[in-house]
Amino acid sequence: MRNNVTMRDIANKIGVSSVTVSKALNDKEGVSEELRLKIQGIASELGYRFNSTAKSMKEGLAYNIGVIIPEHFIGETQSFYLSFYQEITKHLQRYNYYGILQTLSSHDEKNLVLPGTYYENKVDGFIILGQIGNEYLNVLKEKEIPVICLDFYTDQTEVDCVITDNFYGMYEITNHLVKQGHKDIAFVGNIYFTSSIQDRYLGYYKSLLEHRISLKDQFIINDRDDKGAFVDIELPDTLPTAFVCNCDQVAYNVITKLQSQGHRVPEDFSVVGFDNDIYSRISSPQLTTVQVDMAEMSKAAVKFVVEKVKNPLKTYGRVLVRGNIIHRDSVKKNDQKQLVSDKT
Amino acid sequence: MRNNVTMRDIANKIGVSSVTVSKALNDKEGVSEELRLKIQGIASELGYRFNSTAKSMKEGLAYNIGVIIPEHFIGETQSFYLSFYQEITKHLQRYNYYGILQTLSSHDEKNLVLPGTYYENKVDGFIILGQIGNEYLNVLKEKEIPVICLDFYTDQTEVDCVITDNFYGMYEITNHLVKQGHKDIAFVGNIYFTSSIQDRYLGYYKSLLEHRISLKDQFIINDRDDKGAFVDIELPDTLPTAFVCNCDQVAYNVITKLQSQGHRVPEDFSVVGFDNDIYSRISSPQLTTVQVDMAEMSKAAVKFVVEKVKNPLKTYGRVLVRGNIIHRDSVKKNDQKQLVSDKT
DNA sequence: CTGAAAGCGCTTACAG
DNA sequence: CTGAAAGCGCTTACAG
Repeated sequence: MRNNVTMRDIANKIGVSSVTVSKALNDKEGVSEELRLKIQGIASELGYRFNSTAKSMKEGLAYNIGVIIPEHFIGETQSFYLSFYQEITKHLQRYNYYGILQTLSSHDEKNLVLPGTYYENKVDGFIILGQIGNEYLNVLKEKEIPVICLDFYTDQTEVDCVITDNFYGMYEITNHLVKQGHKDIAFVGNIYFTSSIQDRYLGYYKSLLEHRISLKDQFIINDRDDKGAFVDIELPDTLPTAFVCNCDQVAYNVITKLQSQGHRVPEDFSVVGFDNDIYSRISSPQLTTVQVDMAEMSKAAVKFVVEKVKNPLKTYGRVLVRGNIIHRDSVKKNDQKQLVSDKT
Repeated sequence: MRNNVTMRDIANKIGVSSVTVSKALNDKEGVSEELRLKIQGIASELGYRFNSTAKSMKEGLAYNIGVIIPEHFIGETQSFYLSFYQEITKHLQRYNYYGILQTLSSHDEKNLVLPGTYYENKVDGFIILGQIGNEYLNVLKEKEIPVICLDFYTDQTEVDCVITDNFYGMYEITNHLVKQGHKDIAFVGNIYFTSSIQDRYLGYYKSLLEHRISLKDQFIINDRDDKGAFVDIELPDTLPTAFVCNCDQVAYNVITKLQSQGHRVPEDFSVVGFDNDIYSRISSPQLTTVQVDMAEMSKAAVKFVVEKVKNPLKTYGRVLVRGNIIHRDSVKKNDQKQLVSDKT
């Protein structure tokens, strides 16, 4: 990085001051058009590269945002979060920012060890991808560094977050199932594990309520222990006709389980997921699911952190972004008759 | 970031110079032990955070490494590269470096547009994850910024790279198949697509040669077109008894294909993969495959870039890291007799 | 339109 | 052991 061409070099070469070069190169006013062009010409001729560190130094801004993924989310849904990170980077660039991805180890999370980037002033703010403990969040909040939670929220602390509309998405896809004539619909997921799963569950429940279908205990099927490790799915004695799964991977597992017992999907059972991740595509049949709108969510999260860097007092609260249902092959198409009877 | 506690603040508070504070906080000599402790005490009391930007400015080093993933590798093997990135970050930290992940769009790759981090001096070097065009590599080389290629190499330009020992890994796993009594062994992969695939193919071939098994044209089965898009796998008229696939995803596809035709794996056919990625686990049966040693590879790549930052003249050439065979359920265990006859 | 001065927060090299 | 001076490469605010 050293022994590079600097603004001063350009200035010396044509006998102007570095202030003028700075103005010319940053397209600021205060330089004649002629001189600006000349300076820009010399710059590219000399292979000048801007020193963002100097700018950072002057402005007291790192122009980096830390993107933090808690370790325990990594195994599960890697590709999901990498896609998110990519979208984030894309939007960050529009603000002349870069992303520094860090995984937060369970150890550091538990011991409330903040990311190194914080202690070194390497970043101006954080986007946190995947639920972390409230205590950790609170420590971060005390530091008064801008933080946006992406894809999760928590009620126990006041943070700005951008989340997918889990409730509404699950409500809609459950409605879809009802429209196809299903009345015995199970929910698969540990409804205590994350607030996302909980909200999805509630969306499912709302759909049942609206259609006067009673909620049955045995139709709430657990998928993982309290640490998030998947457990073998225990199907109830009397089977439902449809499974609403809290995520695609679980839907995939459910389908595998059903098929291993000789059942067919979607002929015998309809199964839907959530996330539209790789499991929705490797599943056979491919899953009808809810697609999280990563692009929109990332765009919002980036906008919010960057705004908060400029104005730390700004708050956004809980921002919901709607997903879309992706129709594939894991739901049996109903016949006309059922549709009609359902509509009455 | 501004209105932070600085070294000068600490210095003023106890009436010493900021030089002394700098020495104390960096554990450099030239401060009495007593004063050092006092300074460190005040620092933590005041919540001092080091300003890495100032250090960067002074030293002319960004303390960031750009990690570049070409866009066209993203879809295929996201999680594979995210895991790599994580390992890289881990090792980077030991050198007090951070990683800035960037995906290189096909457009930018084609038009030889270097990453923004380069033009802004945001990084001291690059690790490139996944094969990119030689032309692009050459442009980067001209800039004399340290570059390490990870997980791929090219013969057409002189670059330092850390790659898995594709040749040896495939050689070993093919040997394993031969030991299980297989003689008709097919290779599945486009042997012109990447040098990795080519090397894996050659390892397979070497094993055949060593065992005096002749290479048959119809046993080299294509899996993707020249742009990398998977094509439907055409099984040969006379089937082999084992398939050596260039990667797990393709092995997964091969198994699916065989099963759809009523064949059983491993009873009727043995199938092996390479990479030990998610496909090796979602496959049923799970795959016997070669595990890339990401940790070792990342460690080496990081060490090399950082060394090159210090000494740009250093070169490493092509560094091979050996993988390990992971034994799972996609290969039929041979009976004792075959083993014995094979050993003679 | 152009530029001299000051400063961002640290570190290095040197003097005491 | 301690510190004054200079400088990293820019930008801002101000003077001309």
